[in-house]
Amino acid sequence: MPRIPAAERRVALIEAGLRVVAREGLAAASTRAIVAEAGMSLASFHYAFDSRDAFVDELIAAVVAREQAAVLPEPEIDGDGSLRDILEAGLLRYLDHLGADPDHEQAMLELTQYALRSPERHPLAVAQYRRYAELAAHALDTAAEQVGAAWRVPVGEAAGVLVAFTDGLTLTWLVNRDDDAARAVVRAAADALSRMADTP
Amino acid sequence: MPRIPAAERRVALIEAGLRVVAREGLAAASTRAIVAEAGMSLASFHYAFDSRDAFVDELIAAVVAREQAAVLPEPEIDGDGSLRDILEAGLLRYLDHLGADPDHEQAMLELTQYALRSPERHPLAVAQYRRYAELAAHALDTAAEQVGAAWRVPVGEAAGVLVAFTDGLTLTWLVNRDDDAARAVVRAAADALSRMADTP
DNA sequence: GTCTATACACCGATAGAC
DNA sequence: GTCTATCGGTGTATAGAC
Repeated sequence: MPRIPAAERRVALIEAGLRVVAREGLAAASTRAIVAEAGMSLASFHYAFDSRDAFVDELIAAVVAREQAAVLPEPEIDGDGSLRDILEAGLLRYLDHLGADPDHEQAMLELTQYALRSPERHPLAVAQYRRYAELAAHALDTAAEQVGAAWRVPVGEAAGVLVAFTDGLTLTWLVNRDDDAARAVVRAAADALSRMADTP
Repeated sequence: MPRIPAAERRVALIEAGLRVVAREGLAAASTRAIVAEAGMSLASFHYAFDSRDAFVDELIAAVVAREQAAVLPEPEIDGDGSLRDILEAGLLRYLDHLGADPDHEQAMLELTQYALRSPERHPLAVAQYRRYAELAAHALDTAAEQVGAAWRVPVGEAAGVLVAFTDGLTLTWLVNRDDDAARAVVRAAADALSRMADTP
């Protein structure tokens, strides 16, 4: 194998790790499975990372940092609806995203629950959800701005509600794979969220 | 050790297993950890169950079968509010339950995600959520009956929304342990659900 | 039926040659 | 820096004495 800078190996391993977790679950993401996915030797893993635990910590940090909003409104397309319609369209976009790559969202949930299991890793889950809330708040601000509405509560509170609704939507869909039921959740969520703002 | 009927050993192991999963997570629920919790020898485990996988399957089936609704309205107490208030009170009761025994709900989530990970176990997760939906439907029926309201959509659809909202509420609270944020989710959820019924 | 002892696979981690 | 080979530990599962 050629000589690769440690930093490059680290990102390659992180990406391989995320693929393994998404495809087979965190429990199956052994160091051996990860290096096989990355096409490296086992020793390379421990050259790049102190331990598997440290690796998983960095994996979580990495996916949180790169997380992008899948519920962002699309200003040009949704420009003429009510706030409720914009929110519903955004949530339906998230549902499309979920259906297109369910393993990814399932991996995110597993990483969250892994972090929840030990006090020293709990902050990783908190950071993950803070990131979600930031993305949600931005989406809600954009949506309100589009229709000239104003959030009656701090946008952070509405963002927390949106994150919770999105989680519930995700879990329910992952279990039942029922698009109609998911759309009912989307409608109810958009309804509740739109009532947290004053529309002109 | 005295001679104990196999059926009794099985339930003792299931209960010990649930305690271990709740306390330390499914990943830490090894056969050795479970028999230690149950005060049995390792061989007893494999006398009572074919394999650890089969054991976990039965564990899931057992917890699903015994699951009780923690969001049921309390007719005598909530008898005089609006539908929205009754639903909110029910969700707040669930929030109390979650705060009193967060490990249990976390264990339920872990078992769900474990089942989601393999096609042959996926039906266990579906059964778990069908049970949740049954309990939710019953709660919604009771709540509507209390105020003479009628669900505008099939109650099963509203129940699915309630289950999704409850999941989102659970995850968010487990991560942030923020009662105020959770109550905001509860209010929004109660609001959305109540609008799915016609009130006289 | 119940136990102790053990087989065997896989895990994380490291030593040491190159 | 990168590899192969290996260590020590733990996991599931079973053999065989009682």
